[in-house]
Amino acid sequence: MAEINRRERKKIFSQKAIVESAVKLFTQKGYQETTVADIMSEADLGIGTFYNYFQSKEDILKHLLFQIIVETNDKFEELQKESRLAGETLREMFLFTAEILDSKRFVLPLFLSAAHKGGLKEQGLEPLKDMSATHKADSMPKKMTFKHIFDQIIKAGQASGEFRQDIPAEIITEMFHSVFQAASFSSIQISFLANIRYKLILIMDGIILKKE
Amino acid sequence: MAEINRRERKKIFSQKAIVESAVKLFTQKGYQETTVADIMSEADLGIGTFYNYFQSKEDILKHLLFQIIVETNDKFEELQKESRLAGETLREMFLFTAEILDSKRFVLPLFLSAAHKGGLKEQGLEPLKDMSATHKADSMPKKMTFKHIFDQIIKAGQASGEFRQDIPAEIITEMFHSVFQAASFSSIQISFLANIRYKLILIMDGIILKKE
Amino acid sequence: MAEINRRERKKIFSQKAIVESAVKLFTQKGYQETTVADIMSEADLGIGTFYNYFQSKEDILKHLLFQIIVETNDKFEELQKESRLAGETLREMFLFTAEILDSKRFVLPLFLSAAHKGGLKEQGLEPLKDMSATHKADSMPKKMTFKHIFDQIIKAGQASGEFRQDIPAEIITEMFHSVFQAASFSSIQISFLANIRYKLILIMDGIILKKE
Amino acid sequence: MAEINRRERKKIFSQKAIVESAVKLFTQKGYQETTVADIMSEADLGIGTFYNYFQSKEDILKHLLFQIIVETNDKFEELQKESRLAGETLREMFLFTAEILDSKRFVLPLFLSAAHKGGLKEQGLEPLKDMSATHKADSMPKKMTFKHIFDQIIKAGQASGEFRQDIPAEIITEMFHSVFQAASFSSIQISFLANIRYKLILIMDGIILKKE
DNA sequence: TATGAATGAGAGTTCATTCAT
DNA sequence: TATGAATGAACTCTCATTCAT
Repeated sequence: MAEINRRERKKIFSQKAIVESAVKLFTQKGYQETTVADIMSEADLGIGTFYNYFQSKEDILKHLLFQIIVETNDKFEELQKESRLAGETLREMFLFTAEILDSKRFVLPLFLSAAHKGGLKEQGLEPLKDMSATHKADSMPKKMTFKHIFDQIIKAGQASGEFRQDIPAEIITEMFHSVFQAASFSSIQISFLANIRYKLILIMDGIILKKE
Repeated sequence: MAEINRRERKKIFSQKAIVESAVKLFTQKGYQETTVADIMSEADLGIGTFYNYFQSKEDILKHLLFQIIVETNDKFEELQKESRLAGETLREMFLFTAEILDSKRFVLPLFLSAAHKGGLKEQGLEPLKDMSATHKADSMPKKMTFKHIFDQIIKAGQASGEFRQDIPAEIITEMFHSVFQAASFSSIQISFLANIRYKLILIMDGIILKKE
Repeated sequence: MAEINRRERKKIFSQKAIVESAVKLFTQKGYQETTVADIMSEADLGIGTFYNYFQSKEDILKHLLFQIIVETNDKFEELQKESRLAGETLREMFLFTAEILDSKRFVLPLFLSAAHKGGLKEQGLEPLKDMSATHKADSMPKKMTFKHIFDQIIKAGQASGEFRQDIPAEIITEMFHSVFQAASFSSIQISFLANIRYKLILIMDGIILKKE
Repeated sequence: MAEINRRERKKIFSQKAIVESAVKLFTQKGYQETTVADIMSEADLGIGTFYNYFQSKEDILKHLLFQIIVETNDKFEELQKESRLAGETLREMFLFTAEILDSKRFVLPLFLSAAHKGGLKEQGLEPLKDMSATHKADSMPKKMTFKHIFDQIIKAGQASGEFRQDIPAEIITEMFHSVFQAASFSSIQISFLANIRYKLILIMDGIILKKE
């Protein structure tokens, strides 16, 4: 039993090492420019070991994206339990997402570019086979992407008259989306979050209807 | 003399063919996915010929970016000759840039990713070694990037009291920047320019001070 | 004692499971295409366990071949106790071998290819190190390969005037040999054994001398 | 012109070197066991060069098989122009094929094994894109495999009453087929052709009906 | 004895770049 | 200037084997 646990722990440790190395290098050099050999060298493990945990180089990317989607969905569900103004929900959700992306800045451009060339179909996203969080899988059958979540919040705001209605919700969503990306690669000498906050003000001022 | 001209013309013709093929393929398949062989096959020229005009695959990318910068600078100079409100200049400049990018959507993400990983340092941007446009090089000593141009317009607007001053000009510039990118890869079923126009409204409404 | 027996039984059980899985998969997918992991997964045992019973992947192949040789030799001894015509013995032996190969079709091509490239020298054939059947090893000091057995039968037939003598026995043996192989990979829509039987008729008609 | 010819000659030379090295090594070590690196090292060319001539490792195999099929078909057409007894045609065709295979013994087992696991569909067989023998391609629209050729001869013999009719033609064809293979890997100390000739007698005696 | 995570050599393949013509 | 065959480093991925538990 203890034996099994020890091995199991080591296994989880290895996986964590691989994921962390991948995150580090993807962030530093980008996905394309990072080789599996790089990752495993950083993780101080043999190349072959990578394939004990992930089916391919693309697979680890899917895994990373999936993790973020799960976190985002959790937050969204939580926010929806409390009833607030759409503006507040939007603000909270936006800042929460910003925090996640702050630590994994490489994912968004990857996600975009992958989506663009069809390499990473949304259906392809799957959690790790049998590891951690399996029990959660049932309670959360349908994952929503960023787009779905933000679209929903904005449409609610438009329906309630909080937000302007002359601009399609999808367009507004896309603006939020692009803000993340731009901030990820910003060369301005302020923090990612400060950057994000300024833009949040700008967009909010652009979409909230002032009652006089 | 005529001979030289003929050769000269052929030279320019080949270069043009290469550049056009590159633009076409980069736009269709992306930079990474396009091989030098692809480009030269499309241009109906031998592979080796590529290296008579460009030092490397990356070099043609620099060239393309440089071209855009030149066009943008020309437009900016022209706009500045006419005196207008900053808001108008900003709007014109933005839409002009959008049009260029509409036809060369691949450049922006490349530019960003290159900028990010230091592969294409801003200093690295140089016109073609000794070819065409050499004479122009002198008359246009300092090229401004998108960032410089938009920064300058926005700062002018802030100075004149047209634009809000509580948000750094660089941040606003970055928002415009990101709008281009997002629109490039948008999956929303409207045209690039329509997409851009909606967002322009949104940002303008967010930054223009309303006098009451 | 009982403990030892239990362990012993488990040991034998595991080995049997491994061998059976190997036979199944080799037959289905071929030797090259079957991985050690495949075999052990089919046998529902850990990968490492394989190496408690066999020294290498090639080793299990040798083992399998050895088993067949043992069975064939047993049958041959039995047939020789009864005195018959060479033609009858040949026929019986041939059909017996066919039946074994029918269930283990993968062995023959492997045997041939191994023989060809010297990977499995005839001398290399050895029973399992120390396991099962060790006691038998002594009582059966010299194993005969297919070739030896068939050669012997045919030479006997030639000596007695039953078979034609203008063709070397080895050649005839080789024909029988090749019939097995061809039938293994036949694309003709009849059963392995039916296929074999037709060819048996043909060869027999070619070698039996008709007395008039 | 001379320039073009020189380069063209060099190209053909390289291809020949690659094909010959492949034939040599496939014969010596088998297809699976021969690496692309082996071939190119033997040919004294860079690894990458291989892929200028063949699309994949499997591709060169197809090429080799195709060559043999072409030669065999040519011979068959020629033989059919002269009218003979089926037995004679069969004999000639068999010996001709034997000679080809004698020099490329590795092909048959490869062909068989490939056919078996579906890796080398018959339709997949194609000549080299634009090289040698292109003009012939038109005059020989439909290639017949060994099987088709032998089947046809044997059926003709059965129809004319020359050959026994109680054994399906396909079975007889398969016997000839297997003779090639067995002789390829024979360990008997006689030549390939001598080996083949003995077996030819045996099969012929088995299938030709004796008139009394 | 049983385990399976770890290993790394080695496979096939790609492609930016060179250079002799 | 134009060419394209030649190149080989670098990539992703496989799998027989080892070894600590």
